[in-house]
Amino acid sequence: MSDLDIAEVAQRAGVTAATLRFYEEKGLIRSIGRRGLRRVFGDSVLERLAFISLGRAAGFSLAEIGRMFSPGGTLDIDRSLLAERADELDRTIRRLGALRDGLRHAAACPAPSHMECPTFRRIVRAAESKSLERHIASPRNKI
Amino acid sequence: MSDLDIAEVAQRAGVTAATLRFYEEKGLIRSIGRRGLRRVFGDSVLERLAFISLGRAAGFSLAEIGRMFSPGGTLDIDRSLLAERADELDRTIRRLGALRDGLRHAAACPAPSHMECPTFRRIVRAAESKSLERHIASPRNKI
DNA sequence: ATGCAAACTCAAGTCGACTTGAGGTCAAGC
DNA sequence: GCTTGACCTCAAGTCGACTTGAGTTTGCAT
Repeated sequence: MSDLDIAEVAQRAGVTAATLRFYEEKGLIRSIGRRGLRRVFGDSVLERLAFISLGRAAGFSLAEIGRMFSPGGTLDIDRSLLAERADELDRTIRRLGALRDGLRHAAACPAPSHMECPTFRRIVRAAESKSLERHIASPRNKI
Repeated sequence: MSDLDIAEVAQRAGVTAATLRFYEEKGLIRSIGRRGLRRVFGDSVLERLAFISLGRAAGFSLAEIGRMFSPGGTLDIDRSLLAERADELDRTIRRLGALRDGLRHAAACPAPSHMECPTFRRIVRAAESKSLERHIASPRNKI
């Protein structure tokens, strides 16, 4: 198991040293020791950081990701949570797909102003109706 | 053209009155006048708000959306910007699709710990893209 | 042995998009 | 005419995820 200093971890994981300290403080990663006052990391931290990055991309907050590690430090994600997040992602994907089509249409549309294009207005209106739905749903939950 | 008071606009657009004042201050919407000191809105503000919501969902910031309106107030989006954003969205969609599949696999995977599953590890390693950030499924950004 | 880039700690700042609070005004119903 | 509640303004607070700054310490190359 090779020892890594913070700069090397930072460089290989694509984050700054400050971010690593921040993550450690939050309990997301751990250093295996110190050399003087300097942190020493094991290379498994890289996999862990990759996982954190993936989790963030999937829409989990750092707090949620933190909860995915059991006290021992091994990964232990609730499978139903994963399935739930996959479904959520799926809905997001579909919405973004419609949006992309709308943008593409608007980009090619010959109407002098976008609001004069019936297709564009339809897309805008469709977004509007969905926003009503969301307002009924739970208000507070961020990434 | 019916006159709307702030409460009605808020209710119909699914935002709070405070948000409407905030948007007005930022130049994203305008009231057509005042009745006493109270704002009066024309109903076209609803379409504009729907557009703003759509834009947010597509990953635009309020500042970017603001720039899409010409000084006169009409919508005037740079078409190449739209096409560019559509392409960006497309890349995001593909990446999120892979992520969703990964999550789905992990949810069904029989390995005792996810890190012991080769498929999961492959997904984790594959996650390196940075441009994903913009369209992450932040419920705040959702339509 | 010495110089210094790189670490360290802890506090505070930043950014976006709002929300909340304090204190004041006013149109409408009783 | 009076109360009340919806509005108003302006300032400050919040939230997440970092970043930045200030002041201090030290491992390592020369």
